[in-house]
Amino acid sequence: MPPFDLARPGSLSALEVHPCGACPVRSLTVCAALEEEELNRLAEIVQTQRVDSNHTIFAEGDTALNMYNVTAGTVKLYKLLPDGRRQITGFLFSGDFMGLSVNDRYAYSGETVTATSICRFPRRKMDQLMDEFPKLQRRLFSLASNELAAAQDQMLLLGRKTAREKIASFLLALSQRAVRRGQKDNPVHVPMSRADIADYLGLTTETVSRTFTQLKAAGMIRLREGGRVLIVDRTGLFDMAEGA
Amino acid sequence: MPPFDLARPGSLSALEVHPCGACPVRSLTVCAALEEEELNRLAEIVQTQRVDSNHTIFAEGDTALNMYNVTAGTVKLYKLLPDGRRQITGFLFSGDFMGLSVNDRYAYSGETVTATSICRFPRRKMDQLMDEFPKLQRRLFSLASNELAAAQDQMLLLGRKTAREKIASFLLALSQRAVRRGQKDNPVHVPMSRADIADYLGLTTETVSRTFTQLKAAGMIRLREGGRVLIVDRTGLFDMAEGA
DNA sequence: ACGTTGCGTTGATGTAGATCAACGGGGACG
DNA sequence: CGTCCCCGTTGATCTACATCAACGCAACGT
Repeated sequence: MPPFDLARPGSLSALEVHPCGACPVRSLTVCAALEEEELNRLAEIVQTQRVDSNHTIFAEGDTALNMYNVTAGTVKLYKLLPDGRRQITGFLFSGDFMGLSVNDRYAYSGETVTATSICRFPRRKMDQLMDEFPKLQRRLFSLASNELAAAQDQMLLLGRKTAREKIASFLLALSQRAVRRGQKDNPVHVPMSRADIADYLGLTTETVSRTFTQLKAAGMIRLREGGRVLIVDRTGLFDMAEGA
Repeated sequence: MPPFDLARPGSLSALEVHPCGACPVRSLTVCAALEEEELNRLAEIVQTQRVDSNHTIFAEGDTALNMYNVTAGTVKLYKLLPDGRRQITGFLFSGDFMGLSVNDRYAYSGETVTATSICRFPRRKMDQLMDEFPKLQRRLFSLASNELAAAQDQMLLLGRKTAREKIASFLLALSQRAVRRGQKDNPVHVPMSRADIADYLGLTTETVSRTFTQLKAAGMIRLREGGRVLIVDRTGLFDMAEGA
């Protein structure tokens, strides 16, 4: 996982002036529901970048200089223990926002899973804009509230669900998020590795693999090419996710 | 756990007009850093209540009519699975805020652990005040960001830490939060039951009990009367919490 | 004073998922 | 075109923690 480096040719395209008005994921993200003027001001401070897969965008403990918006691709956020144990706290897809911070430090690392496009907003300027445009601040507050709710769901999953319930919940959550992004929800696109799934669900790669095999054998899912999972029995999967 | 009921005599004192200016926990909470005028407007919409221990304040799925501020006592927030498995997502102490919601529903239940004093803010009026006073909204945003960071720490704990690491982390976190509230951090006040601790850490009561016994035997802590835990070897406990 | 109840602790046993190990296939690269 | 390496899968075994069970004690009501 080579570090993200602005100067590194090949890992990034040249910085571009981005036409936010034409942004295909605008309605999903922080830029939604902003007025003309606000959007223009945002566009002034944003820089868009392409990042190759498996590159670190920022690291836990770094000074939080930027906020980011994913416009294409998949990103993972994670925390590490000193001995290397890893907890992935979230996956981000196009439209998702990251980079909220406490006392100016990132609380987690961010790394690309696939090749990714991101919008980068300098934090200082975002803070200014938030003061100027309460609507923007409100939007960020709303996003943070949603993330908080998702985090609580994930705590329930990590603390109290079995491996099968975790995998079922995971697949359904991916599917539902695809819907919100206007993508097809079945088969589900699962771009991350078994190891990433394991570190997200508090399992090992072996258990993730075995559990997929079990669900397949039970006729609830089918594994397809290119990291796609066909959900055959959505109701059954849902009941399993809830432990019913 | 009898339901919280406004009409129920004995569980609540009469509603009072609260002098927010004299509030001892103001600096800790949402009311911090508000100007005279803002504080007065907040005081107009707030109602303070006392609630006995083990009473439900609001339930997961309820229409989120209020936001709350704990001014004394301890509250737990939790989510349930259909079969009764429970995950406590947080404990709240004096100064802590709760009641953020997504699409007007509480994402978790709130229940008192001890006798508690709370300030209740009608959500509709809070929304108005947030529009009127960006500083208030900023404060709530900041609180939500902090909660989010705490939630991510808790995910790491639930997904990747051992029972001993969980208990050690828990005790240290309680201790640090006591400091922030200006209370003594040693011995730590642990007002919640073994069952609550278990449901917070993703363990069982038996494992919590055994782990306390182990830490005691290792000379790292001592168990005192009245739910107090003396931290003998803070450094050792810290190393244990991080898995080092 | 005496049962009852709830909580914490401790012991014996069970098991879900971790760990250790091996293997097969696909993609990258010389 | 072979070699390497990474990833996913499957099998065998281990273990941390859950489960089942018993008991002591303090608080409470009668």
